[in-house]
Amino acid sequence: MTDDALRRELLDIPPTDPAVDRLVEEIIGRVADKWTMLLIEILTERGCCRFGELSRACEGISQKMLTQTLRAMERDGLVTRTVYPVVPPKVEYRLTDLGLGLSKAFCGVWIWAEENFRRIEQARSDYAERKAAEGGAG
Amino acid sequence: MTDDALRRELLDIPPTDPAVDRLVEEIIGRVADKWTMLLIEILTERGCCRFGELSRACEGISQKMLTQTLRAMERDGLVTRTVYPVVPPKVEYRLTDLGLGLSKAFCGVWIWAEENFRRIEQARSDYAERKAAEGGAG
DNA sequence: CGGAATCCGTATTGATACTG
DNA sequence: CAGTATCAATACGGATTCCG
Repeated sequence: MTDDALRRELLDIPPTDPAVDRLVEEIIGRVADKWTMLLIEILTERGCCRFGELSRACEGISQKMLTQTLRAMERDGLVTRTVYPVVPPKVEYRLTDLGLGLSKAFCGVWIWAEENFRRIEQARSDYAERKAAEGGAG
Repeated sequence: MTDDALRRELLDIPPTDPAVDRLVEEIIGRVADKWTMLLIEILTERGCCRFGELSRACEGISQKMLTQTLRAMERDGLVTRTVYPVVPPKVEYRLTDLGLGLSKAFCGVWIWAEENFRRIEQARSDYAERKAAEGGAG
């Protein structure tokens, strides 16, 4: 039995349907994204953020990508977007329950990265060294 | 206390260092990728795959992206690449312990997607409807 | 002033043909 | 079979512009 099948049995997930598989992969493709993960992390920590705050917290993101990513997240039901009709304008973003669930799921990936980044750095230098040796000798 | 701080305390993760944060984010940026996740899922299920097998299993990926993604994964120590000097050529890819750990971490995201894809579809149609209403009335 | 849409140069990605 | 080379398409990021 594959790990996947075992997991399905343990968790009582209904057997896989090809159409559902495609849909799940499409969703994975959408949320498995650097900026999405980063925004979810920030929103999880702060609870509620204005656009400018996200822009500052999500270092390196352009205004365009921030807007684009937030729109996609809103569309997928991961965040709510609340506009306050005040001057100056104020828009707040907050994770929905769905987004919070994804945040919990992502949490494991963050922990993995925090625990293993040294091993990855080591792997990278090993790889570079190996390639250099091959280039010189092979 | 933020969720993040609480998580750190519960899991005994050392306090965050800005330089480490950047590194962790860089790693997240690299592994939080559609193809990387898909390849890890496939390799977890099958244990060991040839290039062509991955190419067929990872539907929609181009040869170029497959090569590129596998190289990055090899470089980061997530997979091993074994070349058999036979004709026709045979190259096998397999997850390392590090890659298996990441697979476990990703598992939560897959389960989340499998459990919630209907809610996301619903959110998408709600969003479309809402936008259509705004366009017509607003 | 805060937030979103547009234009345009650059970097990544994808489809195809070709090689060992 | 397992890649590499090449060129077209697309996505990205920055500056600018527009809106309230």
